[in-house]
Amino acid sequence: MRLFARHGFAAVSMRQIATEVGVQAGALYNYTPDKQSLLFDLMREHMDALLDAWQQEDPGGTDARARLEAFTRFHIRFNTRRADAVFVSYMELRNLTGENFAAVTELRRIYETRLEEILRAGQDAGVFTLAEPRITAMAVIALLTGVNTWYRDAGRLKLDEVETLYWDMVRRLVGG
Amino acid sequence: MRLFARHGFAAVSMRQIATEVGVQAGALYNYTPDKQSLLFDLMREHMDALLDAWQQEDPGGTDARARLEAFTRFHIRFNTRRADAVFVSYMELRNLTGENFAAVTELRRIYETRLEEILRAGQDAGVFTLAEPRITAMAVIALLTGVNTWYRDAGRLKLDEVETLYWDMVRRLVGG
DNA sequence: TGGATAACTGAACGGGCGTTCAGATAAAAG
DNA sequence: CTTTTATCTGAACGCCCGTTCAGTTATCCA
Repeated sequence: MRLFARHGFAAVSMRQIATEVGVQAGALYNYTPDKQSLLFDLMREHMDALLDAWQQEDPGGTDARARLEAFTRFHIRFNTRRADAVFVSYMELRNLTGENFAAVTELRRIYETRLEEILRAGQDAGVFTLAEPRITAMAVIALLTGVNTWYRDAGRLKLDEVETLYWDMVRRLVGG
Repeated sequence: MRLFARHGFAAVSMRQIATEVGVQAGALYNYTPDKQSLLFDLMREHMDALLDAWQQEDPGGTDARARLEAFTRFHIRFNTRRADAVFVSYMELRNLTGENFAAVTELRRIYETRLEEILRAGQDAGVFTLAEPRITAMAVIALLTGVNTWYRDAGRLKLDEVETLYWDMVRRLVGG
């Protein structure tokens, strides 16, 4: 994943990957049928981990504001700790074959829907004001994922502080 | 640019590019010293065009709200019409050599600063409420660029409507 | 300990890569 | 029309690619 994130899928050879893990290229084929499957497995595992982790952290219940705050903090925390996987899962979609692409895209759609449902619930409860729940969901995800472009562990702001800043923005964005 | 966006820089060969424009691979070297320079030139031209276009559209003046709305609408319009260039300019940064990377990154920084200055002006004028102008600028840009992931010309919403939806979100985001 | 199974090596395969360049061709200039 | 200049072709260079596989080495189980 690190190699793919750093150089791009097409630019990384099976020989480089093999060197990284201390074997010859041929040995990799005991673990993956081909290079494309290796990429797909990495991406699917990342998306599965994302969905599972959110299922663990979602407080559920009827307090849409609390759930949205939890989502905001969760997304930032999860994605900054797996920057390589996030980058690859977004950028190398084009290197997947038709059905592999569809599978990963579907998992992404499900994740977006998790957020969308929180927004709809909040809207129904009268705590959020928003015109288009689906679009707002994608807007919020784009906003939050953007943290990855600048956040560094050694930077001025602790992750906690970043989460709070972004929660402020998200809260206002949804009219809550 | 289309080929790079669709398949990735490393996955596109000089022979493919040559075929696309109707010559043999060798002829390309009358126009670029090497493949890397070709990528760099495309990216730098895109960033230059972005900065120039905003300079044309920036209403200037002291009305920070009007300038921010203009920025929001401009960014969405410009980026959706050049989706390939936006994608490549973000994603293929890693394929640039040190100094080429620095040059493109600097142009991006300048663009972010244009927005940051609008936010600071609005903050000083008391029309915006935000804790971190720089971070808010990057958050807004990430939010707006996210339109590219889902917007299609043939979709349900006209670009005008999308601009209005996002301007609503941005306005609330900055406490305006 | 011995036999089976899993893991790995090292070489090979056909093929595509970026780039170069002598020679052919087209366009421009005088 | 002739000469000069700009473009382009087509072949070649050395190199690296993903993948396969016979043979070797390590691990596991009875």
